[in-house]
Amino acid sequence: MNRLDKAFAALADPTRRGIVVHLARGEASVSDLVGHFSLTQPTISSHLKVLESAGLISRRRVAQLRPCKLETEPLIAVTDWLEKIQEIWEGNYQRLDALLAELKQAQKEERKK
Amino acid sequence: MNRLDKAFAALADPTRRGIVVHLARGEASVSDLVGHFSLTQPTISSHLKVLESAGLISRRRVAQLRPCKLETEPLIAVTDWLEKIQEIWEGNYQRLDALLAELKQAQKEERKK
DNA sequence: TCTGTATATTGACAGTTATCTATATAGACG
DNA sequence: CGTCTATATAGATAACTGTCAATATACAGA
Repeated sequence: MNRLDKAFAALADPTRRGIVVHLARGEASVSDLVGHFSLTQPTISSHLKVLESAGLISRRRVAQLRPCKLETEPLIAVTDWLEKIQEIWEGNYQRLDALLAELKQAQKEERKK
Repeated sequence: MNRLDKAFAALADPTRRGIVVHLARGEASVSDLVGHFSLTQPTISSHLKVLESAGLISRRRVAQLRPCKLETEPLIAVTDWLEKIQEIWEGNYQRLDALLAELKQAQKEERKK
């Protein structure tokens, strides 16, 4: 699995997107997060593992706490990919527009005869 | 699976992202696509099914051909979600900036004494 | 050192996924 | 009608996923 694969896959789960939303507001410990999703602690821990392996979060260690922090780099990579698609798509439209302009011109020429 | 789940999951596979890139340039038939990925036709068809069920493509019927067309609505939904995260994240920084400004101010006051 | 709290790991289970081969369907054309 | 081409469907298999209960680890504080 490459970087984009992992990022998209990590974001495909609603619980994990919820965690991301949460962490966008600032660091949170595992038990903070457990409190927000009616899932068990091991389940949340496993989601965090997925997010971490996708580079979407990092973890510090503070006593027994493991504060999780959002890392934006993979989010930027995903955004960039989406932008690329949009650019290709729009380039495509531009070509279509050019084609339509040509057709209109051709019609004008036709009418002159 | 809700809309975002499906969109992210559909984009988590490199072959499917490849198909999306391809279709961003314009419609293509199933066999066109098969030619570009060293996978069998049934495999490509199954990826197309996933993309279609995520709303990322639509299909017409032209004789035996089934031209596939990119639909941008789910891509926009994904982009919007990412923007939302970025906004929350930036709001967070703004709060942090405000906090730092407060601290600096407090230090100044301290020095005056 | 014992106890409590925070988190990770393990093992199980049911469901999903990506892929293939083989086969079916649907339309075009002679 | 028979044949070719394009696509879909079915069935198999191996790998992966989300979830849980049970247990282990790691640290803090008395």
